[in-house]
Amino acid sequence: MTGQTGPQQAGRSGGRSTRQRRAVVAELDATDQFRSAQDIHEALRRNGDPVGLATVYRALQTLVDAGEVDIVKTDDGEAVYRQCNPTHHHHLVCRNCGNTVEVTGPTVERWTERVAAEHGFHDVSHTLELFGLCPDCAVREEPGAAT
Amino acid sequence: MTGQTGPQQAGRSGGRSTRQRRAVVAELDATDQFRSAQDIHEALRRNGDPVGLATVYRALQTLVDAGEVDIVKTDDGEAVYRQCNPTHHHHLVCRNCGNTVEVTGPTVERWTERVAAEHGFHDVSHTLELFGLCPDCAVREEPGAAT
DNA sequence: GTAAGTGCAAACGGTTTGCAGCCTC
DNA sequence: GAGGCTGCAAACCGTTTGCACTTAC
Repeated sequence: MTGQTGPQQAGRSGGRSTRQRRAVVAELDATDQFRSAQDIHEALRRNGDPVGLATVYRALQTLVDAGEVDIVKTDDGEAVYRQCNPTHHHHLVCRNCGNTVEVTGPTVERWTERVAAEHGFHDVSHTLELFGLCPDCAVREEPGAAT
Repeated sequence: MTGQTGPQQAGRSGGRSTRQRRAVVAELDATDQFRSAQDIHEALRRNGDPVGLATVYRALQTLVDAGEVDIVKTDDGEAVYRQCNPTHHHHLVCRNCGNTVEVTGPTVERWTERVAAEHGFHDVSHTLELFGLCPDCAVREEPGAAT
């Protein structure tokens, strides 16, 4: 052991506690925003903590699998990751600057359950994401806007 | 069948009225289900109405652009298309057999609008898809299920 | 010491694009 | 006749995988 953080918390992170794994977790921990694997990969390299792209993907996958990280597919087909929040919620994402607001929707949750039940569907999950222009970006778009 | 609907409705389909374009539209018209571009491409070839894959993608894109076709990205990152229904609605999709049920959610619509407004977001759109096991597939999965 | 983790690069799968020829208007 | 449309195949882009090496435990 070299003195890092200590190798005791390994069990929960869905795999061995390696420098790379920790780097990825740390990167996710550092922000509330959704990050793409490539984004994280680049940030890590810049941080002087280079980790292979494939390794980033594998670590992310492991974390998602372990339920520690949330994954959402953007409209571009890109996967973005974020430290998991224990409470189920959805996201209001600015399609211009990417700023994200967490929103919880008991209303929606109940609705989906009801609808699923009405149609006899079981084990139903749902994806719900809101995309729009945040206050800042909205004012910047307004002026020249038409239609 | 060569005397389909007639070549008069060209203007609305977002481009020139070619055999290929019509074939794609006809294929979409033939079903209520979501189809992938590749699926349509193959079906067309089997139908004796071969259309290039790229052409299928371009036609689909044009149709989506014209608001005649609905596009949804699956969890696999594949895009699936479907003739557009004038009324806004969401989908309850069986993750096993792909069977799709249309669901409308005034409740959800209102909720998204309210949430967006609360956060000052403008021009908000939302994606909401429900995935589960339809009644048929549910019974088939139940028996041996564990974990 | 052993098996999991890592890195590289090639493979992959869906989608897009360049370009020469065809066809609709 | 002109310009959009088509087809092929190669390019793309994000993601996954094979394999030999490294490293945590």
